[in-house]
Amino acid sequence: MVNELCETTIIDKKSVEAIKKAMIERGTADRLAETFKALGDPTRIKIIYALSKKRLCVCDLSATLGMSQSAVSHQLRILRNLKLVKFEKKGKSVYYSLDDDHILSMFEKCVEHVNEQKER
Amino acid sequence: MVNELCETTIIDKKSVEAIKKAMIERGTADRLAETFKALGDPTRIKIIYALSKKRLCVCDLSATLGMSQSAVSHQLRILRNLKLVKFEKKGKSVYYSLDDDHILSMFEKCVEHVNEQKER
DNA sequence: TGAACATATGAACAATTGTTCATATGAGAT
DNA sequence: ATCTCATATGAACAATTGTTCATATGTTCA
Repeated sequence: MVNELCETTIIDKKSVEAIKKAMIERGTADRLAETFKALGDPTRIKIIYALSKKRLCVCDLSATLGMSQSAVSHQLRILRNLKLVKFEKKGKSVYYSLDDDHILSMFEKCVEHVNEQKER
Repeated sequence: MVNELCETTIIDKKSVEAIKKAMIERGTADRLAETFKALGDPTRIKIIYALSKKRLCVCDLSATLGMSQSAVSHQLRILRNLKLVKFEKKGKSVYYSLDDDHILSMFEKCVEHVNEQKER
């Protein structure tokens, strides 16, 4: 075994073993982390918010956020790669929208959490 | 006005203006992003997952994840700062648990999203 | 009081990130 | 074809990140 750490004491060995056994796999953890990370930037949060209101092309999204087309396009790629947004080509334009309902749910849960923190 | 970008064409001016007006504030976007970012790391994902199973002290969490106490403690601070986890001192130990139900909801929605992507 | 233990934290480092600038691609219009 | 427009992408850079190592804090027990 490689992962044996002798460093720390274990207080509740039973629980540790049980949770260790049930632990999510490396790949799953990575994928979840990547997905959250993709939402972990103010620019991309604004993009998600804007797209939750309406399907938008890149140039209108740039105008909405007051950011360069390049910056927005780079960020869209990240969201695209993690399937957080989907897109449709229409002539010269490319229209983006949220990929599925989970995205908006996560967004809303996060808003609730943040608002609840404020109230305390 | 400072934020005038002349660079891009606007296709749907009405929508752009409407969404611009309804856009979330800078502070809110930052806070949301920070919260998502805090979840955007495999180590912290595993911590959240472990704590969703059971309240755990730092040393048991270290053992569960097979990581150093220091590394876990640093990550816990990030989760603590964003109120994603709460803690309780008990003798020499400090027990951590998820702060509220939104955290687990977000986690679960993300799992659903990731699983749905796999199926496609 | 002092020793042992659980946790937190500061400094340091490589690795990753978000933006800008310049340029490429690819579609529609002339 | 050529020109223009909408979008994508590569390179470069400062800024931020996660871990390790060393050390500090604070609690319990003798």
